[in-house]
Amino acid sequence: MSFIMYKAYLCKTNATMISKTCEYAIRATLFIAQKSLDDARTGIKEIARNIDSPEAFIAKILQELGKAGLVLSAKGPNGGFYIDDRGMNNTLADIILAIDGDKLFTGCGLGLKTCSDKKPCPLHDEFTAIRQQIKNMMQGAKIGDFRNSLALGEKFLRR
Amino acid sequence: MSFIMYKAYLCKTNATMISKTCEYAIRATLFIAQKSLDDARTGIKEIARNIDSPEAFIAKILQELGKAGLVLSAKGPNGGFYIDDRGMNNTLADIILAIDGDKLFTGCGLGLKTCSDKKPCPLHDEFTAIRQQIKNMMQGAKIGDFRNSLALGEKFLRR
DNA sequence: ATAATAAAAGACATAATTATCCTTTATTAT
DNA sequence: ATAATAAAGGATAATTATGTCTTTTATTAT
Ligand code: SF4
Ligand code: SF4
Repeated sequence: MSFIMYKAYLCKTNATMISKTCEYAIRATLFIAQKSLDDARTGIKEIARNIDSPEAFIAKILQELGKAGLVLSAKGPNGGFYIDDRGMNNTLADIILAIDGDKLFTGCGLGLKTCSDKKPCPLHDEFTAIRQQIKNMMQGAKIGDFRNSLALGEKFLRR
Repeated sequence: MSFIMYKAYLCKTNATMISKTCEYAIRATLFIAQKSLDDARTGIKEIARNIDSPEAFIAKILQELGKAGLVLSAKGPNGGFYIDDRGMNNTLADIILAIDGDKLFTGCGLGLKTCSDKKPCPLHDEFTAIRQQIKNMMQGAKIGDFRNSLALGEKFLRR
């Protein structure tokens, strides 16, 4: 027997690769990028509405993305968030690093001892390869690459 | 610029693929498997000591693993946890499913809309492939496969 | 039968993540 | 200059995950 569908008892968590905060960050960044196509700025209210996130929470996250230089912002009337050409070259890896840190790229998924070439577990090589793939994928995914795809589908960024 | 090492502001979490609870579950299961080689049973104290986990917490987790049928247990003197031949064929995927549910295998890592063949994001195919690899890896990793490797390295299961 | 052992069970406590609110600062238009 | 706008910042609240404690139940040895 293998892979039978047990009920998940203890942990009701997301347990996915990135935190919820980081998911919001990615969705928000992609939305801002989309809006920035024609130099338009977008505000917290509009962002929150379009990516299905709590308004105050995404505001907080955007502060951090701003500090990390991943989004630009302007205060006052006609202000809002935007991304310039330089920012379009940032990648999903940059966002993930800024919000979640580097655990996804460097940590051991099983939580055993730190990766060791001397005493690897049976999964070590496979795991290392997968981590590298994830890293490559995220590093290769530029914000700008998403603009066109996103423009196609309405509400794409909503849950 | 890409993949510069920003400070992680918001999220200090593990942000790895599986929850800490699930990590403990895996480590405990592998330890029990190791001990079960010669029909020996092992108790909560011994397990906790060897996998570097809180005693009461791993006790709780082992209850769940027991309910899921992934470990066997016996009360009273000479009691403890053990895994029989049938259990040795269980996989890491089984443990992950029992503790974390199926999010790792089925959920979208980016938290955008549910995977759709009509409106996929630029990462969709790559992501799908990686998820499948992770699933295959975990489904292929039988508990029994770890026994020998573990027997080699002392304290392998400790952090 | 009784005492000792060890897991099962359930209630409880702490820490981390996620989410909200309110005040301040900067910018723009009038 | 003033009012309006919108992000920045800081404090706080709610929720979830992680961790602890105490009692109960089952088993074994005496
Ligand atoms: S040897 Fe296995 S468990 Fe240890 S760090 Fe590498 S992949 Fe993780
Ligand atoms: S299309 Fe992209 S974002 Fe949407 S579910 Fe698939 S991988 Fe995730």
